[in-house]
Amino acid sequence: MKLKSEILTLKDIAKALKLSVATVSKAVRDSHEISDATKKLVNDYASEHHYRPNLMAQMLRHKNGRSIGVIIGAIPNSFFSDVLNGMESITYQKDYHIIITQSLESVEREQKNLEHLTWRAVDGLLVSLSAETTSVDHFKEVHESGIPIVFYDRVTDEIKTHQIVSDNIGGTYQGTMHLIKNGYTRIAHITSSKELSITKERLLGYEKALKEQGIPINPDYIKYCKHGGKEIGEIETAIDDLLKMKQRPDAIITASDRITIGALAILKKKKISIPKQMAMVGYSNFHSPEIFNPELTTISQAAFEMGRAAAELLIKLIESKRQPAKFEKRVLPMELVVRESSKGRKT
Amino acid sequence: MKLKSEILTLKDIAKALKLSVATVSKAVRDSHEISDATKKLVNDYASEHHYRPNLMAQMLRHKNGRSIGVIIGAIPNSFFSDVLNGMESITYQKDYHIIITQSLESVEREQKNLEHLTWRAVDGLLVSLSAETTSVDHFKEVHESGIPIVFYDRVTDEIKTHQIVSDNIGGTYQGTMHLIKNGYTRIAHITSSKELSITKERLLGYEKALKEQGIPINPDYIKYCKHGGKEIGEIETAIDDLLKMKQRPDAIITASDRITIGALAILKKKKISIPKQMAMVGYSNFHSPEIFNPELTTISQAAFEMGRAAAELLIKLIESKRQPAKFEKRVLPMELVVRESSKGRKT
DNA sequence: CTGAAAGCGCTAACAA
DNA sequence: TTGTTAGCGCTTTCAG
Repeated sequence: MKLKSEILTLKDIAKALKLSVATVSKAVRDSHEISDATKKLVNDYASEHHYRPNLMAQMLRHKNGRSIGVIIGAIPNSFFSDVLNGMESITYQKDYHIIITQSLESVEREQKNLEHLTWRAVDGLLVSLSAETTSVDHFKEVHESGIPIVFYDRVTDEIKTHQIVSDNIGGTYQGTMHLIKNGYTRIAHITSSKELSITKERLLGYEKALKEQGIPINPDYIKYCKHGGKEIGEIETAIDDLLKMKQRPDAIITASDRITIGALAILKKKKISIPKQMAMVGYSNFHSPEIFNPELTTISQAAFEMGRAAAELLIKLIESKRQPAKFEKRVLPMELVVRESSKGRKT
Repeated sequence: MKLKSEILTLKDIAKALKLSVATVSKAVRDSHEISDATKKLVNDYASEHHYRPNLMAQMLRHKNGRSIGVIIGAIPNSFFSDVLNGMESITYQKDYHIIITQSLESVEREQKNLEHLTWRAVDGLLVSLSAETTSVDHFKEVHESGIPIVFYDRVTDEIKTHQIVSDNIGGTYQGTMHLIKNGYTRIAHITSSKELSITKERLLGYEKALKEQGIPINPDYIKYCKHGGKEIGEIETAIDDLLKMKQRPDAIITASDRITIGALAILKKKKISIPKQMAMVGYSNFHSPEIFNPELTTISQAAFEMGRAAAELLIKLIESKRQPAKFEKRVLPMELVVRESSKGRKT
């Protein structure tokens, strides 16, 4: 039975081997200025006694804790959990660890998290803006203080750094085109808060498709959820409004996991049959949308890849001394998977 | 624009105020041996200049990093992400942070994670065993070395500590009874690996219900997935076997999120209609099972609460000097929600 | 009430 | 090639 107190330090090894602490330190780190004989001696002893360098002491010296702060919307959300998983796949192998905080779409929490993370002295930040965030000053401040940041998914151009995003324009464009091709013309769009980068881009794709097909854009068909659908009421109101219109839409494109699920549940409750009375295409990263009722046509993001890429770029930023010549804006492809919920009217 | 180098240390404050570092240290920590005047002086200066104690230095002294290591099955899993969320709700307010590692149902990864976490010098561990874990010696070792552990969901009795579990027996019992009451008698059970505590308990509930109702237990109706359904093939084989039987089951109870989803997808692929040809009751923590096809009758765990409770107990363990008189085994209620997939034959 | 000094475990500059 | 020394930022005796 090993006790905590048995944990070995360099000093212990030095004493046992009648060497200096410095020598031992260099030996375990395989420094060139140590003879092979001594190295072997030290390392044998070290591994035999399960020596593990004290992380905190190392941190204290290096001011580098091999830790990364992450801000996500919410953990129980299939998109974010995939992103997280992607990040973890990189940090796991690079021996970093991630400290996860949830914004829950609130600026307030976002700010608190940021404080917490900087206090924790993270080496870098991976952030996706909350739906309620309008100013990014708090991020500017920490960024200027020298902590590298990589933004993913919901990004801002106000801070000069890497960004990983999905092809939001393309995603909604594809989805909208698909609906149009299938005979739908009164297409509504229920989306997140106006300020978000993804909202703007997704809207752009929607408008682009309509324009291309000569369909007028009806602003009343575009519904924003200020809190990103956090409150189910937002979604319900949006749908109610749409349903009440004289020119009731015949299809909806929803712009996030949460809104998609919410909308589906509400339509079901209202006994609106899909796609007969209302076709649906939803942004979603569910793992098994085929077991939905009805099977949902989805636009899905390369979430895992997004997490991977963001973590990779951030670690590069952390480990390189100088700023890179220029920052990258990586755009990941969206995937439209056609299923039953958008079945053509005529087909 | 603040630079990283501008970060204040006690020494800086001491110099600026012409005090000793020790005095300043005590002042910021509100020690009784410092005069109010000096305290005010120091604290005013400190807050004005945004002084933040260096965490790593504090850790180095205290050997307490206010961090908790978590081992979960997988992040993108609705049960675990809810658990995580519950943990986070506690650690967030108590100013701990969690380091999340995924076992992905592999012992190997579980062991690696454990190493990583102890190296990170976490103050405690929150663990759910992987489906492949048969021996818990690796946990014993770290537990005996003095690191407190709380097990949740998939637990072991071999280590004397707190446990938070669901009422697994009751859950499957309820589910099975429900099926029997609805006219199903040939009920199969597709479950995880034999060794897991939850597997055993869930099986117990299943058997108890059958016995009570005088229905013989058919061992061929019980299918294990050694890897917890990680490989879809496991589930497919199980279902194939069941379907091939002369006495083909008329209902299935699945024992985890993953297996439930997998089974649903496979049955759908095979065009087995639910509940007509096969009724289904599934363990699941999906957030919106009502939008499934068909709506799924679920047995769901109090996942968030489980995370909360586990984190709470662990922190208590960490912060109390002595071992508690006795360890708690907290059992959380399961909830059976009846939906379409188990609709009665006669009704 | 305040301060000097030692030390947590490790690294790095410099000497030997 | 090895050892000495100083110090990262903080806390904690122990003197003053």
